[in-house]
Amino acid sequence: MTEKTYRIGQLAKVIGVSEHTLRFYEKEGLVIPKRNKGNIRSYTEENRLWIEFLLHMKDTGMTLEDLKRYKALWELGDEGLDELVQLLEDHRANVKAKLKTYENNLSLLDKKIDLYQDYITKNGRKDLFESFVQEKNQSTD
Amino acid sequence: MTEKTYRIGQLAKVIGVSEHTLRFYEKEGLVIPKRNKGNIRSYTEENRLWIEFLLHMKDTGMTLEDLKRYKALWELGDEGLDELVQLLEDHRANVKAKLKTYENNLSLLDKKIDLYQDYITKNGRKDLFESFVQEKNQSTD
DNA sequence: TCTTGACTTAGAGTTAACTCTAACACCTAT
DNA sequence: ATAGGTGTTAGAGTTAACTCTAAGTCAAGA
Repeated sequence: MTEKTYRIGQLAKVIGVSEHTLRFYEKEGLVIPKRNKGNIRSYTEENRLWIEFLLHMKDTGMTLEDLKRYKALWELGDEGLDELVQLLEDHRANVKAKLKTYENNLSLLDKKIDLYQDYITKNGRKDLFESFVQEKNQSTD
Repeated sequence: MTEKTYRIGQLAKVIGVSEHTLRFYEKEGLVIPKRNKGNIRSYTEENRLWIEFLLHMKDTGMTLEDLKRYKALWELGDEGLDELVQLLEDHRANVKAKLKTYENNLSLLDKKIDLYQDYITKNGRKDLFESFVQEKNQSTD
C-alpha cells in the first residue's frame, strides 16, 4: 500500500490554508514535507494530521512558537514527553479560561441584546432610552 | 451628588490597562473623557462602564473598528438602534461559534493528554510510542 | 522646593502571522 | 507549443493593537 500524498496545492485546498502559508510553515520548521523526484513537496497523511492538529491549537490561541516547541519535544521522544504533556496541560488551562470568558460575555451579550430589543418593541422616548440602557450597562467580572 | 471621577492613572489601575492604552483609545475616538480645569482627563463612571464593556467585547474578538461603529451608532440614538442590535447579534454569533471551537478543542486536548499520560504510566518502548500516538492523532472537525 | 502625576506632539518600534511580489526555472499533460 | 502547477531566493508590505520615546510644560500637594 502506498500511502496517499498531497502536492502543495491539493493540501492547501483540503485543509483550507494558502500555499503561501504552507511554505511559511515549512520555513518556520513546523512542517517539512518530503520531496519527490522533481523536488515537488509531497505531504503525507501524517503531515496533514499534524497540520490539522496545529491549526486546532492555533485556533485556541496557541502560538506558532509553542507549536515549534511541541514539535521539538515530540521529536525527542520519551525524553521530551513530560515537558510535552506540561505544554498541553498549560494550553488546556488557557483554553478553559478562555472558554469561561466567552461564556460570561455571551450572557452579557444576551442581556444587552434583550434590553435593546425590549426598548425597540416598547418604542420609548430618546431620553428614556439613554437612562434605560445606561443603568443596565453592568459588566460581569 | 457629584459623581465619582477618575484621573487617567487611577482609571488605568482600576480597569487594568495602561495609560498609554487609554490615550490611544482616546486618539481613536473610542473614549473621550471630559477635562477639568488644568486640562486633566476626568473619566466618569459612565466612561468606565463603557470601557469595561469595550474590553469585554474585545476579549471575545470584537475589533476596535467595530467598537467605533458601535459607539457611533449608539450616539445616533434611535436612528442607529437597529444596526446596533444587528452588530451585537453578529458578534454574538461569532462568540457562539468561537465557544464551540473552544469546546471541541478542549475535548481534543483532554484526549491527547490522556493518551500521553496512559503511555507514561505504561512506560512502553519508543517505537510503540510512535505508532500509539500517531494513530490517535485525529482531529474533531 | 521638590516630587508626582498629568499634559502635548509626533512619530518610531513591536509582535504575530501571514501575504505577496519579482523574476526566473522546470516539468507534465494537452 | 503552451498552460498550469510547481520550484527558488530575498525581501517588502500588511494588520491590529498597542507600546514607547523624546522633550518639553504645567499645577497641586507635602
